[in-house]
Amino acid sequence: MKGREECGPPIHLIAGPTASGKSALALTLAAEMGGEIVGADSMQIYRDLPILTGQPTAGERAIVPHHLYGVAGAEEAWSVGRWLVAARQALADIARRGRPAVVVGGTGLYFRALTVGLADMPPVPRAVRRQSGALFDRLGEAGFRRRLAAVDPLAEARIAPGDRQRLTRAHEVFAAGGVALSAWRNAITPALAPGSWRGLVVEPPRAELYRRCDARLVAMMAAGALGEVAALIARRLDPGLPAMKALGVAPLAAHLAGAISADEALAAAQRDTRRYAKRQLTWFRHQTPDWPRA
RNA sequence: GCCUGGGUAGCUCAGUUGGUAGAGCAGCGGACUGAAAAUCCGCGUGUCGGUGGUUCGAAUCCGCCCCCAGGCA
Repeated sequence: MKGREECGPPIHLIAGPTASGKSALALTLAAEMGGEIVGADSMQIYRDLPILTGQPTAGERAIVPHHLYGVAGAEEAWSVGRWLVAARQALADIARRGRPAVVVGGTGLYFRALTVGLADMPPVPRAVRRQSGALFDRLGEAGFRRRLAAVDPLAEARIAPGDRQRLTRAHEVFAAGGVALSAWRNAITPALAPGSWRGLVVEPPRAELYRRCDARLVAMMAAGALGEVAALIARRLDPGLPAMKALGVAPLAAHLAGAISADEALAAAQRDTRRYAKRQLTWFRHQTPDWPRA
C-alpha cells in the first residue's frame, strides 16, 4: 500500500462531444471548488476564432480562471505535444496555488496524452516533413508503403488504406530521428500520476446532442462567426494550418466567396459539427470506457 | 365533381419486355500515439400508399379505395 497520499487536490478531467454542455459543467464544478479550468481542445487554443470554436466568454473567465484558450495565433501550428507542455505547466501552476484543476475539452487525444502518455520524441523539422509528403506524392501509396515497411513494418501494417497522414507521419519520424514511430510507443509514461485524477464523460442522448449542435451553429452565426472567418481568410494563411481546419471555416469561407448561399453554409457547418460529435462519441465510447458517464 | 401526373430508404429520385429493389444526399458502425474540430476504413437502413384480382411469380398488369400536385369546372 502507498504510504502517503498523492500531493495536491485531485484533477478533474471532463470530456465529451461538442455542444454537450461539458464547459458549463466544468465552470460550475470549478466555481464551487474554487478551482481553475484548463482547456483540452485543439481548436480553442487559437485566438482567431473565439466564436466559431466556442471559447469561454469574458464573463465566464471572470468567474473562474481559464487556461489554454486563445493562446496561439492561427499562423502557428500547435500539436498534442505542444499542448501537453503548456498543459503540464498550467497544471503545475494551479497546483502550486493549492487549487483544484478541471481539465475540460473534446479532444480525446489530449486526454490520452495526459492519462496514458506521449512519447518523448523530438519534433520533426518542417523540411523533413515536406520531403515525406513529396515522396508519397511521387511514389503513390503502394510504393510509399513499401518504402515505409522497410524501416517501420509495424507502423506500415497497422495504418489503414488511404491514410496518407499517418503514413507520412510514420515515415517522417524515422527520417528525422532514425527511430521507428512504432518503437517510440514502448517508452511512454502518463503526464498525470495514476490515481491523481478523475475522469468523466458528458454524453447526452444522440438526438438531443444533434439538436444542440444545430442550435449552436445558429447562435454562432448570430454572434458574428462570419466576420471572424472573413478576418481569418483575409490573412491568407497556409490552408494546411490546423486553425484553417476548424469546423465551419470551409463552408463559411465558401459563402463569403459567393460559391454557396448563407443557408447552405449554415447547413454544411451544422452537418460537419454533427459528424464531428459522432466521431467524438465513438472515441470516448471505446477509448475511455471506464470513465463514468454524465 | 371531372381530367392528368405522382405516392419506392430519413430526403430527392431510378427501376429495363412481370423474376421480392438501387443511386445521390442524410444517417449508422469502426479505427485512432505529435495536423486529432485532423486523417482514414466499413455499412442500404425498405409492409415499393392500402386492398382485392390476374399470374408459378407483381414495385411493374387490372379493379376499387386513400393521399399529394397541377389543370378543367
